[in-house]
Amino acid sequence: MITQVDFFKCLSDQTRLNILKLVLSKQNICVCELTEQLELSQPKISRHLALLRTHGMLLDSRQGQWVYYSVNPELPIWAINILNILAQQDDDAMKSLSGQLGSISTFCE
Amino acid sequence: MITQVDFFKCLSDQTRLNILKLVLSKQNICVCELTEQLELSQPKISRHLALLRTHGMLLDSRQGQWVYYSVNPELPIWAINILNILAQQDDDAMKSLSGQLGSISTFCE
DNA sequence: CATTTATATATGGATATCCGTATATTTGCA
DNA sequence: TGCAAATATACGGATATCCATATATAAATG
Repeated sequence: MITQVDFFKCLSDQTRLNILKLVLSKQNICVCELTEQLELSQPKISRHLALLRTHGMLLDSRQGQWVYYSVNPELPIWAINILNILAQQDDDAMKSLSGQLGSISTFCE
Repeated sequence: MITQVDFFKCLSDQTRLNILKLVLSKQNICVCELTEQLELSQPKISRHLALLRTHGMLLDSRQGQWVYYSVNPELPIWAINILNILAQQDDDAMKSLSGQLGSISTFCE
């Protein structure tokens, strides 16, 4: 069982936070898609994925040449709840952004 | 406004996590009480308090010789929500512990 | 003003974290 | 088998973090 301190250490790096948010939004995502979306080097992504995996945050499953990552559903409830807040927060940011763009385009008509 | 990464960095140290939980449970608490409860050196507590203060996590207010700390109510909602999960989680742990002790003492009668 | 109590900060060293680069491993396929 | 694509790991250096100790500051009090 991951400790709270280790859990927060996993979240306290921008790359890992971005990885987690992408995994949360896509449920299941392969390494190559993460490197593309985040525009980071493959070793950098892999190194952070390894850390998240060894701490029990993510599960990996190989399918042919690809390795897919997903959130470990056996994380403690408080951890799942915190991850959900992050996912939700990101959703809200998206909506707020598209809302702004919408009002701008309305304004320009 | 604190970034998510900086917020999680604040939480990713056992001493700061313990400080935050005490502040959450007592609403308002002075430095000397923190050093007593956590049994840590005064400079160590002060250093971590300074970090939490400069990141906007805690507010301080001096009353005579004492300085009291409290959670900054202007933290973003996602941050407040996460802190509440931590406070709640700690409450649950307390209840669960006293529950166990209760059953043990019943068993011993 | 001198002293005591509460709190904050500075300094230097030990350890941890992060990164780029190079290399290893695994799979699919000719 | 040999090669290419996807992924993982090893290595060395730069930077960040944490701590103990010493010292500074602020308020209360005699």
